Amino acid sequence: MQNLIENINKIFENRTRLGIMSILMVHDWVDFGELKETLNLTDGNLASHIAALEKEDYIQIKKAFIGKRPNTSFQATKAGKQAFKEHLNALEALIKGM
Amino acid sequence: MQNLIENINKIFENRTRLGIMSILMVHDWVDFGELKETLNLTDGNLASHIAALEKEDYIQIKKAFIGKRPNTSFQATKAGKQAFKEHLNALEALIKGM
DNA sequence: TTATTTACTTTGCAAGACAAAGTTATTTGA
DNA sequence: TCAAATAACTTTGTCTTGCAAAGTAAATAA
Repeated sequence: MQNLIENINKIFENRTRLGIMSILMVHDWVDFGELKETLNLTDGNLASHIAALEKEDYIQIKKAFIGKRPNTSFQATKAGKQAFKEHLNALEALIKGM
Repeated sequence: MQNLIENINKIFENRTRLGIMSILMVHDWVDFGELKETLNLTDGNLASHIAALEKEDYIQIKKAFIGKRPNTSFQATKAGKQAFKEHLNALEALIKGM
């Protein structure tokens, strides 16, 4: 193996994205409003982090209506869960292994 | 308690600083060259991360000579170790608690 | 019909990350 | 003795991030 810090996934360095993924690891189809509240983010900020995670295919997006109101919700993809687990392993290896 | 992601220490979000601190948690007086090699960093990059950690009083710096060559080495301060532990706790709480 | 809600997008800026090159002060080697 | 190397930076420049605030759109509720 090479350098331990290089195993850390750059996209998960950011604490907001870390928070989003932590939630999506254990809950499916969490919606925009809930993430926003839980993580205490502005709309724009959340939207941009969501876009970054989707670009990597780490999350998938479902748009629907609840009653008559639009509702956007998110789920981690298989690849996202995998990448996140690997990130956590990399973190652990870094912390314990030096 | 408030928002779980706000307990994450911004200074430790960066993987290089995370790497530096991980090393300094378990080894005292690691020198510039060794950190640079281990983490595979350029001089300037390492210097700037070191400066950021020192500014927070998370590490302290010792300048000496080994033989006739100058040698700069680093140690985590008590405050640095404390802050790092709290960061790890915050990470754990985030990952397990959502 | 005006206000509200949801979920964005756009704008603009400040901060961060990093490589590469330059600097200083020694020191070792030819 | 003079050129090259070493250690540890600092400076410069650029590209990327992060984020708030404001603007937008489409629908509904008052």
